[in-house]
Amino acid sequence: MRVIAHLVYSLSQTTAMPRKPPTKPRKTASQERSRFTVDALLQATARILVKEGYEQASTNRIAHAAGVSIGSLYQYFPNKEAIVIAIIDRHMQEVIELLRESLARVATQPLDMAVREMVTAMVDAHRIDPKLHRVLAEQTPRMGKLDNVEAVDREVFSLVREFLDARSAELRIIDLDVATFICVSTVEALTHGAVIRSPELLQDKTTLLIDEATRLVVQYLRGEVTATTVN
Amino acid sequence: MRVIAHLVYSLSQTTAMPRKPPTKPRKTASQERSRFTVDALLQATARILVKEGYEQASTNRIAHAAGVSIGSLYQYFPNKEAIVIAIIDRHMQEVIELLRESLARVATQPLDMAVREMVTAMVDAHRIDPKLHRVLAEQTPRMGKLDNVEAVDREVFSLVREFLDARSAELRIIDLDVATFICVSTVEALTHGAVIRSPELLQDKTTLLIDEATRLVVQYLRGEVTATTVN
Amino acid sequence: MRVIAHLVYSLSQTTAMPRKPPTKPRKTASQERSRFTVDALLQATARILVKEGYEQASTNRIAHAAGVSIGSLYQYFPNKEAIVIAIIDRHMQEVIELLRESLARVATQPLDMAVREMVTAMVDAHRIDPKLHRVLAEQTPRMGKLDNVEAVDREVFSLVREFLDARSAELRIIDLDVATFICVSTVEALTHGAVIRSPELLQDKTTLLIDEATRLVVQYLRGEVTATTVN
Amino acid sequence: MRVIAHLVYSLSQTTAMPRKPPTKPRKTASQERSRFTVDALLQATARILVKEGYEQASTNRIAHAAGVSIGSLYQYFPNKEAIVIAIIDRHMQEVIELLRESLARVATQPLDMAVREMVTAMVDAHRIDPKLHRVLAEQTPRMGKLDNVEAVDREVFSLVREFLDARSAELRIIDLDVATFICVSTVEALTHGAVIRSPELLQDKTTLLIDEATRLVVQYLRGEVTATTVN
DNA sequence: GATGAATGAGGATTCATTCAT
DNA sequence: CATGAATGAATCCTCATTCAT
Repeated sequence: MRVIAHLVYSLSQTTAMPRKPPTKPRKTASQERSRFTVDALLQATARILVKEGYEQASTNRIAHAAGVSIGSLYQYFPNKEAIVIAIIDRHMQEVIELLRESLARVATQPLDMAVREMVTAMVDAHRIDPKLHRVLAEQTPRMGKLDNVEAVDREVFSLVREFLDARSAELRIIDLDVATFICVSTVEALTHGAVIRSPELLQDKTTLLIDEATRLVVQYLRGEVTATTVN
Repeated sequence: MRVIAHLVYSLSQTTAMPRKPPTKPRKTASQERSRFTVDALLQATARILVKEGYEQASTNRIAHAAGVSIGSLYQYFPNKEAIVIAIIDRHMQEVIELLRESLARVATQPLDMAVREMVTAMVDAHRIDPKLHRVLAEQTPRMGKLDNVEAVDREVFSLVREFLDARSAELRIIDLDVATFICVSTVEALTHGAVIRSPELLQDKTTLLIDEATRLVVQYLRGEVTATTVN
Repeated sequence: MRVIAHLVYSLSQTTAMPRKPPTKPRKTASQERSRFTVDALLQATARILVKEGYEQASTNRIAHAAGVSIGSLYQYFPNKEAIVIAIIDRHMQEVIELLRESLARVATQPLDMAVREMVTAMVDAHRIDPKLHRVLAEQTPRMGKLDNVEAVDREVFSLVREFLDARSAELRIIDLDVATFICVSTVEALTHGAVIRSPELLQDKTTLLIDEATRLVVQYLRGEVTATTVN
Repeated sequence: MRVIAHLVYSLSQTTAMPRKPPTKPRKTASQERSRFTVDALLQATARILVKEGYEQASTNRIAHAAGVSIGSLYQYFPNKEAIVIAIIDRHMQEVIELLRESLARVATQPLDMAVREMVTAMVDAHRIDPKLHRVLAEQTPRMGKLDNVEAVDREVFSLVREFLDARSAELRIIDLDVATFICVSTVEALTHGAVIRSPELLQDKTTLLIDEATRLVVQYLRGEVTATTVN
């Protein structure tokens, strides 16, 4: 559900961006030591990103914080961007896992219960590491097409789309693509917004937020009565 | 309506940010020539931002593109950030103008008409200069608290909040702050999202988008029938 | 008495310095307004020099502080250095005045009284505006040959030299040039040093300082008894 | 013996100075290559300082003259000032070494021999690299408190002070602090002045200068006969 | 593989000075 | 004469990246 990308979609096509160098990690870090080094680098990067912001995260600083030489950093990542992308990927992995489970769990439940569950899952997803999430969300739009991010977005979209499809009987809706877009965007905006201006909403009023978001979506999808009034 | 800021709110408090130098324009360009120079700089910046992205917008490049010496740039802006802020401010000015008018026009209309009008205004606001809008939206979170942006956000919030207040009789809602937050976030997310992945949605299906967004909000606010089902 | 220059003497010959542009004020500021403008500029410069240091004293800042346009500044001074030189000259004028009087007053007095008087004059000279004095003293060596400063130095030298000449009967000394050099350097060093690390010495122990400096010089000049022991 | 600082003492407290960035070398150049680079930088700096003056010593110029990239310069020095400070430190090291030896050698000798020895040491100290010495002396006051310089000054002061203490029986003096101040200042001024206006005094008349300076100090310290006359 | 010294293009910014109005 | 907008060479410094050891 947009989860992170938010703004990223057609970005790289529109904004002219110079040739991007490759961004896949160089080696698969199969060996013991390698894996350790890569982990240290990723953790250090995340730490700096969260505590000091993107501007402070220079490759030298990262290598130093990871207790690794700058040379080693470039052994495993072709350039700076690749590190951040690796972190984004990692974060997205956790997020998508969480959402998949939720969607699966919900397949057979009644609409309102199902929506509520999904909204809750979104909130949880944003709670995994809110600070990191924010920094990444800020950075994401600036790094061109991110396959992984788009993939997650697409997967979320089609999971929800399938879900709605299976229940089209219950729904007032005609254009399922638009409906999916609206649901996903809406829930993402609310949960993301909530994370951004922590703690008030996410801590105290979480339940209220979930209630309202659920009502918003469910009523929109059913849309019985008031349907005549609108338009 | 978040309009641009999206992520910006409590950002600067959480992420450790070193002392910010001042970002107010240096002179207010009273004379003829000055005004011209400043305009050239702002236009050049916008142009570069849109066509090449933020990273490419170095002060030297901007000055050059504006046909102005680098010295002149610094005569009017204390640092690079100040230029971008000036552009954001300018853009926000246009946006808020548009929204204010719309909100005023709508005060006496029935709820659904009013909401539709506001949604339309939001879409128009995002259409003023979509490409610039996107670049600015990407940059905004990274520049600390922007008084102007926050001011606009706050104004939008309270305008909507007042609007809802005046019609609380028609609404199912209890917590008007939460309702306002949800309406604003939602509409912003949809229109922003639509702008971002132009042209499909904003060109062809604009009406559909507006219809659906309006329905989403109106049903949420009224919330009669299905209210019992949800929760 | 070195007064300010201290280090400046053969400087410009040894250290290669690029061509110096002229440094005389451009016009004699005969008219009413001119004089006023020049004064404002000099005062502003002195003020900034004292309160903010040399680095902060940019021409624009000076003009602004003087309430004068930058253009006007260049109407009266051909370049930045000329302003500082003007200030040095002005300061030197006050200093040399003071010293001349003192030397004149002293011509007929007995050696020890005379020396004491001269030392006192030196202390007074350094007290005219100690803070400005220090900044100027720091800057002086970096500005090439300063005619005025050298002139003052030379005048002090010859005044003292004459003084000693007139009393050579009383003195043990052979090489009067060396003796003059030693007296002038010594007294200058002590008073200058005292000014630099005000207030302790110049405020509280002024008398002590004067006593000791006087004794130092007088004994050196007379040099009766111990003469045999030394060498 | 002030050696270099001359004006530096309470400087930074009085003149308003903005926050100073750190000036300690960044790495301690452990490896072979590093050491070489640092040396090249220091030598190049000294060379430029001597031949072209401080203003010409830009970091780029220094790096270029050292046959090193500008990046390497900043690998070892956090900013321009740090390089100059490193050179000052290095110079001070040589100076203090020389003075320490001399003072040690002299402990048991008769006063006049001892003073002469110390004066000679001072002259030698100023002869180590007179041109560099002068440039550094000019620059020193403008760089805020320099720990190393102050340390040397303080050490010289206390060495002399101890020396006088040990011989207080021979001396007329009461306040040893003042006496130390006077001796150090005086000898420093004479030797420094001599260096500044090389060659005449330091080359030809060195012996004469030493003789006279010695006499000046010794008579001041003993001060028997004429004591009654003065004051 | 690991290290870290070296690189240098490029960026932000300043400031003395000029000159059209 | 005064103004202040404009200039741009020059400065300090950063940081992603390479490569010899």
